[in-house]
Amino acid sequence: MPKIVNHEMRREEILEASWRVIVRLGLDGTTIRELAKESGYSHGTLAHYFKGKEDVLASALDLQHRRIAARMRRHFAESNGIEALRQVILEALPLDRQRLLEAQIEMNFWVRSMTTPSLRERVVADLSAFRRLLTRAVAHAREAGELNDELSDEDIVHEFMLLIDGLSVEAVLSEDLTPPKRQLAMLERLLRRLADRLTRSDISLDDPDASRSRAVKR
Amino acid sequence: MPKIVNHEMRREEILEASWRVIVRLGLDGTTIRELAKESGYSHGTLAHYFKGKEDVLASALDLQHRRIAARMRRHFAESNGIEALRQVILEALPLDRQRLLEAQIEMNFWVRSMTTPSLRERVVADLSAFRRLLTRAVAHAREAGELNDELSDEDIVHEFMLLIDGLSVEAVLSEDLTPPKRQLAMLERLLRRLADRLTRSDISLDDPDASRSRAVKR
Amino acid sequence: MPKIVNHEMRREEILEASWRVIVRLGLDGTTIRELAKESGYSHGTLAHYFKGKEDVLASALDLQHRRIAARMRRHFAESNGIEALRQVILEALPLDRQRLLEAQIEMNFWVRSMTTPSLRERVVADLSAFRRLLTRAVAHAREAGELNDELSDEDIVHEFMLLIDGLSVEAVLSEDLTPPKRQLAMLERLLRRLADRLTRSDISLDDPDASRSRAVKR
Amino acid sequence: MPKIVNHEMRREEILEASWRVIVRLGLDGTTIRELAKESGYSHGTLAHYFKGKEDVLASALDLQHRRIAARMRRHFAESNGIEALRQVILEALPLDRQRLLEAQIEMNFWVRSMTTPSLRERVVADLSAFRRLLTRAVAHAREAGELNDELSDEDIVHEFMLLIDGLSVEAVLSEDLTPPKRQLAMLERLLRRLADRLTRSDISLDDPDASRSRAVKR
DNA sequence: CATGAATGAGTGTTCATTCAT
DNA sequence: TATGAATGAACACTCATTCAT
Repeated sequence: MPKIVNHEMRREEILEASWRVIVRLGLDGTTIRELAKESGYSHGTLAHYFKGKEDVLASALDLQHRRIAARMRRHFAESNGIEALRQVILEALPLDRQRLLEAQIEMNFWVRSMTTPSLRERVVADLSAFRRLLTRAVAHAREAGELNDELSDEDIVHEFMLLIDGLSVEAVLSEDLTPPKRQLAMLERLLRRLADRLTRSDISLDDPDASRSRAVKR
Repeated sequence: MPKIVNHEMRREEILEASWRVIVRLGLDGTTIRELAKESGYSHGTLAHYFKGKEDVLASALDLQHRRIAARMRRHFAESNGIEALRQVILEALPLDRQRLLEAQIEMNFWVRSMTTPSLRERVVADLSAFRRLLTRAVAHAREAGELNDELSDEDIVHEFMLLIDGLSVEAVLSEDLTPPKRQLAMLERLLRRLADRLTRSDISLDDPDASRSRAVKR
Repeated sequence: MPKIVNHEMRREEILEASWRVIVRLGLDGTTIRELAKESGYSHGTLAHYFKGKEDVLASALDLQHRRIAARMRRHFAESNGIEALRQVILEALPLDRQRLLEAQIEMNFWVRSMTTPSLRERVVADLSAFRRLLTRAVAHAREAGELNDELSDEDIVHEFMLLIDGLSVEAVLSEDLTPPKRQLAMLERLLRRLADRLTRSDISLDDPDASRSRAVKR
Repeated sequence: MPKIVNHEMRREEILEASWRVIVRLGLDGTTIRELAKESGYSHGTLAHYFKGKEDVLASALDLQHRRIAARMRRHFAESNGIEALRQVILEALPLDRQRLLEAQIEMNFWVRSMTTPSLRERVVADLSAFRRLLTRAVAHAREAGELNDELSDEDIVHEFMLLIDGLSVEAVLSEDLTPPKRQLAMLERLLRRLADRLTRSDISLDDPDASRSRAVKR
């Protein structure tokens, strides 16, 4: 039983190392030997924990998605309405080192998924899951009366997706293109547009500083 | 006299073949031998026209950017104001097979540019050029009095970039996610927002069908 | 008829260019394309003058040997006895740029001849020819009474061969190892040893400056 | 525990195989695949022990020099004066299969060092080391009063170098040119010249048979 | 479990050669 | 005659994977 825990811990340790390698060398530059070096294990040892290179990479993506989803669910549990929505989006924007790294890894897999059907399935499935979560967050905000009627829930989700994907692409291409502050401003602009012309009840929009403080200088 | 070939034409022929290979196999799955097979020449022949693999790939990106820029410049010459702006954006959206292919290629290079400094330079430079062109288009529309004051020119350009990059990502991940019709609708919604509350003179927004007709079924 | 002359001139022009390439890049680094570049002709043109790469190289060695032999024969015609002998040896020592270059080329072919039987035949044959010429020079000096009886003619030839080959090796390994002055001193020491305890008649040994003057600073 | 191999032994095993390949095919004909075949390992395995082809070749030269130096140092420890000097020279002459092979390898590297600066450095450095060893041997013989005053120590070293390099060249060009017996005779003649007109004490010159017996028929 | 030795397929590249113009 | 386009073999090297210890 403790061995199982150890086994899983070892796997995650290796997968976190693989994130660093993927960002540094790219998905194709990522070799078993480099993974071994970065994780501190011999390349033969990796074979004990993963079926092969593809298994490592797929697991690395999977772990990343589970980690991000966990963060988002935590916000879901701690916040409500449009604030929960904001927190979820914030987790998906490349606002600091960690989230930029996630965007870089994500994009690596997006590209690889173009030519790897099995990976494509997983990527599309995880994307759908994220959209469902986003849809749920929007629905909650809608139910709380914090969204105006300009856009449908589906359109709102789509606007968020474009914001996230667009800003991720920009951050990956050049970190200086859209700094965290501007990312936050764009998110707030979008949120304001969705909540515009609502009654006073929409307090969260008047004081977004708490959330902004999460943005760490990189 | 030796056999006379149009060196530049041959190069473009090979580069167009390389586009197909890149989309089919990915940038890393693209081998010299596959390029040779697709272009119909032996792999040794490619050495006559390119310094090496990297040269082929960089040239393939370059040709794509020059082709797209030419299309955009043509619209710039034929249209005015917000209509020119619309046409430019339309060229950048993955609305048909060709433009989807371009988006796929583009994204392959975005990812590779993360780990290849020389490529990064080129990608960022070309991206800047596109933003400048977009900025010019926005300025023209502004001068024509076709844009309202809700957003600054810079913000408008950014909104377009997010639309383009976001829709490109979605199209690459799954063609069915956001079909051409929906892409067009989202573009028109954005254009309407930018031109909203303007006087009647803004005729181009009342009849966007001409442009929509460009969207080819894929 | 004039075409024949032109043909032969063209060949020699190319072969002289090949000498430079061989020294610069080594016999294996010498490519047809480099030969074409150095000679100023296209690589396709070389095929008109030579059967292939091996033919160019073999011809380059042949031309060098014919050129050196011609120089030696000229000295043979102009000098007598031990002075002729001295002049022949001087032609074979790496005393200036040109003769160093010859030594470098020679050594390249020596090594290649180890593994190329056809080349080995030629190299050994030319070496034999040189030894015969040297033997004749020694015989003449002997007949002129300018050599003592310490060593047989054959031994004398061998001593000269060791001097030439040894100094050639040293010059090729490091130009500074045995500068021209020292080479000349060693030759004169050897000559003095061969002529030692002879009567006054051996005038040439008293005034070797004329020959030394041929040594050009490199 | 993985299969345990003596890394250094394996390296030497491969390097010894590389000697054979170099002599058989020449330094440029020596391919990784041929090295693999000759050593009995796959070409991929060589990568475990060497960085690349150049590393194999440089190491092959290095091992040869270390082996030869070890043999010479052994003679140095076991003999004195002119006899030690003789033994050192004997190790450097192409008197049997092994030492001929060494001369062939050496000459291959001499030629390659012309165009490979890093190799040139090594070759010149090792040559200097050999000259220093020779100089020490001469000095010892001088101190033992076994050398006459005709030549300075430096000149004596140079004479030996010419003998070694000259005979090596001849042996490489054609094995029959100067058979072992003649090589020995030439060495003894040189030694006699250096020790001539000395008192009776110079016994080693009276009985050189012991050393001659080392010459193995090839 | 853990190691690293061993393998061979596949890569980009170079090159001598052939051949149509 | 002169050119350079075209070819495919051979090269060094990298790598994921297997397996004996």
